[in-house]
Amino acid sequence: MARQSASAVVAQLLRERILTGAYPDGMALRQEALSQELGVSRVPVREALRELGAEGLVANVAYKGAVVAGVGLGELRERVEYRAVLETWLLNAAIPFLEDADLDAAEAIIREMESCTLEEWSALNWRFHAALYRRAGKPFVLDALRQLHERIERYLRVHLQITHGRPKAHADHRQILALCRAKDVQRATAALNAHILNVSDTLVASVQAARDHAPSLPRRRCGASARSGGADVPSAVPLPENHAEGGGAGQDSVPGGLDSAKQARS
Amino acid sequence: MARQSASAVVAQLLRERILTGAYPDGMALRQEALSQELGVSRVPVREALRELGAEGLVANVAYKGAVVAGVGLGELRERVEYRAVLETWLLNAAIPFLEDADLDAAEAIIREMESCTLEEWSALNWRFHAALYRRAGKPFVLDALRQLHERIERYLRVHLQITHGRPKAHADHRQILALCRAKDVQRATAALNAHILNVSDTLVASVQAARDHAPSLPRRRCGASARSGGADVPSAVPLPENHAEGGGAGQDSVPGGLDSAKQARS
DNA sequence: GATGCGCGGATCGGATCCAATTCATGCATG
DNA sequence: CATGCATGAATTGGATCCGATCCGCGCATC
Repeated sequence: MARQSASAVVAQLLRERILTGAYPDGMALRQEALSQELGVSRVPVREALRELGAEGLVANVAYKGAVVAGVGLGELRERVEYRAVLETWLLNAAIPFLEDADLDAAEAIIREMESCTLEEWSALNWRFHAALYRRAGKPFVLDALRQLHERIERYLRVHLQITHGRPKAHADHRQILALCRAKDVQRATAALNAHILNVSDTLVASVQAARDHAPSLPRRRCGASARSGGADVPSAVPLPENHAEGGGAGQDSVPGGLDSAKQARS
Repeated sequence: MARQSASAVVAQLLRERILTGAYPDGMALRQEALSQELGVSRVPVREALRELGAEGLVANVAYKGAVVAGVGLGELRERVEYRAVLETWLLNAAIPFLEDADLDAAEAIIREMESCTLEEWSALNWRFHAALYRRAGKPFVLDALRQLHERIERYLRVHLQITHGRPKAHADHRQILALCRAKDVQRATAALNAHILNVSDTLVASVQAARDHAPSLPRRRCGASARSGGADVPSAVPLPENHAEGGGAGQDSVPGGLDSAKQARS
């Protein structure tokens, strides 16, 4: 191993930090600080930031820097609906091919989820869902779905923490699994759809509440200078302001969405 | 303007060249040649390649370089089905909100498509479809769909050229538009679904035929060696082969799919 | 006292230079 | 004659240096 380039390592590290929420929305990612922390030059850091920019995880602005791209409320809702559409489709396609082994594996995952940390829960949640869809034979779509899951995950985490929604989710999972065992495509997809959309409503509500409670993002000032104590999550500097709250419906957290993908077609 | 970095310019240029098919699947993108041709150093080229790698357009391999990522037959089929699912969903959501102005605009686009080049046709085709979905109020999904369109486009182009499928497509479009005018959600989505999947079958078949006809990919490499005359699409030279044809069903053109997005989760 | 301007630190983007890796060719050897 | 290994060119990846841009601060001016 260790065959991969430094850019890839940096990109993976930053990706994890963003997806786990260690780097909150809107946080500025300074090249210098990161390169210093990770012991590499700024070049691989820059490449990593560009990569993450293409993935939509950060917003790059020329000569200003990169900030962790947040997801607006409307977009969050949209993503959850998107998730519901994809998952019901995949489940519908997969059920006929589901074998006992697959279902048993899924059940094992459910049992694991009974007692685990919140971080583990997220990963297991994805594994459970993916286990049900793998037989659909659509790896490309499955990968797109995985990415979608990842992007929603961090918001879902805070939501679960607040609402203690895990028991409900577990019950849903068991029900869905049972309907899959019964090969009841109609009811299974309906239950799945309800499961996802149900989360959606409460999720959007709790995220909204959280943002209302602290409308001014707690941008932290950097200070990579402070060397006291072991800095676990080091380089992170708040960034120059930017509350260009584009009025209108739904409040977006960060201006940048996916910018690099935006191109004008003649 | 001109406020964007050189990396962004290079990325956009390469993107267009790949999506239009100027750079065929499997072509090696050499940093040195590109930087020389575009008059920049290798650094912004590298960043652009990494960006495109994150988008899945090229496959980056450490210390080996980047090649234009092809789409395997199975994956192509999958993408078209994916497209059908997204488009029917969006149309379904949009129809209630479609106003006469939207429908008239769509009809104008159809008329434009009657007589235009193949390049223009692709762009107009997207604009027509997008016009029908915009009212769904799902910009994020619409953007994802646009990307999906772009990736299929180049294969569709050759397909249309071979099969002369444009008249059929036009008829489909007119029918779909009429059903939208009638607010007949059921029939409209059904017609749309058939329209897309119908293309799918013949598309996959023709791509397969094309690949069977020339199984050994004419790998070319980019580069601007020939200085005579205005070289619009830089010269092309063969490249190290690599036909690690993983047996199994469906032949993949290029090993790399979207690699940078692949990460092992503990 | 408010406003416009210029300067300087901080940060980013790009170019050049150097190290690391891969592949191919050719030679030695069994 | 086939096979394994060394050596070299070609190419990529990373580090350092330099110019460009942005932002905040202070000062002059009205």
